[in-house]
Formats: sequence, C-alpha cells, structure tokens
Amino acid sequence: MSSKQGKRDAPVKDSGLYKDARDLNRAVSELVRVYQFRDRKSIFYYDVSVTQCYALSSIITHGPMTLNRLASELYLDKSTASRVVGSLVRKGYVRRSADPGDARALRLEVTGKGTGLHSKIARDLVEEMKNLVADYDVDTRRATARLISRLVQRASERFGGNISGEDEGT
Amino acid sequence: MSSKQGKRDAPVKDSGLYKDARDLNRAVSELVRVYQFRDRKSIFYYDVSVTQCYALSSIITHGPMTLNRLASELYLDKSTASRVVGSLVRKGYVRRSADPGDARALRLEVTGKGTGLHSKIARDLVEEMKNLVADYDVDTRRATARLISRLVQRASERFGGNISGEDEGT
DNA sequence: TGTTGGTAGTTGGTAGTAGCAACTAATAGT
DNA sequence: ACTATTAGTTGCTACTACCAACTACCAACA
Repeated sequence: MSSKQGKRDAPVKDSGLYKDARDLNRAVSELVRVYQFRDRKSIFYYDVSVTQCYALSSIITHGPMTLNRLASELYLDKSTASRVVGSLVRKGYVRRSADPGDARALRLEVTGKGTGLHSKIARDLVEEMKNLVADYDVDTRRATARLISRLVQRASERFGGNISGEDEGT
Repeated sequence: MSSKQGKRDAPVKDSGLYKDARDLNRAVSELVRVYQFRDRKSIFYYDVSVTQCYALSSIITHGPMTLNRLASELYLDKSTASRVVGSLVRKGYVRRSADPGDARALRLEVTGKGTGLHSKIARDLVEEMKNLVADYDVDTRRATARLISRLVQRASERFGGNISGEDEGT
C-alpha cells in the first residue's frame, strides 16, 4: 500500500469521509448478509446453529470461561448465551461445571466431541474462504484480512466489548 | 481452531493460502458478529428490526421489486421474506400491490414514510461508521471499502447471488 | 450472625428470524 | 382445457434475542 499523507488537512466539510463511510457501511452490510447466509447453509448442515457454532469457537479460542464472559464475547445478553449453551450441553458439545473459585459462576468447557465438530466445521469454512480468495494475490489477501481485523477492533471498542460489566480498556 | 497445522500433507504452495483464508475467515466472522450487534442496537431504536431495515434498504436501492427478488437479494427463503414484508406493510413502510404484468406477483414499493425512516437510520449508521474510520487515512478507508466489496462480490457469486435466477433487470 | 447490596446464571414472556412443507392462485405449455 | 410451473402465503418447528424477575452465592459490615 502506498502511504502518502498528502491530504492531511481535510476541508471543513469532509465530503470524502462521508462518501467513504457510506460505501464502507454498504459494503459491510452486504458482507454481513452474505456471510450469515453462507454460515446458515454450511453450519446447519452439521448439528448446530450459527450462534451455537460461534459459541463453540469462542470457548475453544479463549479456553474455558464463564457464561458472562461468553455472552460478552458474542455480544449477547446473558440469557441468550445461557440458552445457547443449554443447546450445546444438551447435544454434548459443551460441559457446564461449577467454577472452583466461585460457586455462582460456571466453567464452560468444550468436550472432545465439541472440539471434533468444530474442527470439521472450521475446515469447511476455511476451505470455502480459500476458494474465494485463491486467486487474490498474496498482498491483497493479507491486506484484506488486516483491514477487516482493524475495523473489527475499532468497532468492538466503540460499540461492543462491554455488554455486562467487563471492560478491557486498552 | 487447530492448534498445529502446516505439516507434511499440506501442499507447499497452499500453506500461505490456508493461513490467509483462516485469518480472513476469523476476521469476517468477528466483523459479522460485531456488526450484527451494532445494527441491533442502532436500528431497534427505531420502529424496525435489522432484517426489516435491510429489506427496506434493498427495495430503495433496487427500486420496486417482487417478493422473490427481495428474498434472493437478502438471501432469505421467500416465506421469511413474505413475513418481513408483512411487518413492514403493517407498519406502513411498504406498499404491496399487484404486479401489472403478472397477477401472481407482487410489486413491493417503499412508501414515503418508509423512505423517511430509512434515511434517518442510514444517516445514523453512516455517522457511526464515520466516527469509526475518521482517523484512517484516505487510502486505508478506500482500500478497506474496495476490498470488502470485492469479497462480497465473490462471495455472492459463489454461494448466494442467485437463489432463484439471475436478475434480468426490472 | 444476620442483613444488605452486588454478581452469576436461569427462566418466563414476547417478538422476530428462518427454513421446510403444504397450500392457493395465476400463468404458460401442449 | 389440462397440466406443470411459478408467486406468494400460512402452518409448523426451532432458534435468536431482548427485558425482567427470580434463585443462589459472595462480600462487606454492623
């Protein structure tokens, strides 16, 4: 990427910013739509719903955690998280035990079965993504991932991150 | 995901692609989550749900359309689309009339009220996005939008685009 | 010790999302 | 006219997601 700083002093009305924000908003909206759809198709194929899969993924990525932590991780209300976990427990993908340090809290752990299912799904999704970007050149691939991650970072700081209590101000 | 990879059975030319695809997949997943959350918060504030807003947006962007077309545009089953439109009609944001050319088909049109609501919501969302990317430099902003659009384009061609036929114009 | 305030998680209630299948009505093909 | 197809609706089921009310536990302190 060329990194020029030429346009530093923006005019009073930043019409460029507005337009960029609008384009970005539209692009992200569409991405959300099409990816939700893809996820529904790919994941429902297996034994779990999209949200359930995200929950599984989150617990695997971050290790055993409490329910509130999971809810915050998924930007969900704890009641919703509770039900999602309920489904996963019923299906045998997650184990719900008492936290050793705090009898109120849960320790959510993915079972072996859960890990297995998740790797199968993840393999599928990554495979799909591979097909999608196979003929991007390497720089474009990396740049896309980097920019999206950056946007996620910002977005979660701005209007996510902290649903119930937890605050990790960097 | 899998803790160790890049072992003997992975083709050499593939290993970078695999990693990129995995990163991209994760980034997109997170973007989807955080944006769904943002949308729920921002849009529910008004009188419509997220999907209802997308439907409104789609009809505004593409002009009056049939229900099947809308369903395809939103990657939804026609039954779901039918109910979403039902809500919008009930609330007075969309008008459902018979298609002049085909008495089976509907002509879905956004009412003035609908247009008004949509511009208010869109203004909010774009404003939010502006805050998010205001201190990106211009190149980064544009590059992000461009890369995401490109990804959407690909994705919708690959696993979305035409649920019921390619669009043949009006 | 017992009360009180706060936190973790569950459950009830309501509304919306979403797909499949079965249905009606109109259209097109023969 | 008869049939197959297409557009859209409705019944059904399950899940998502919120708020609010609830139980259970923890911590502090009087």
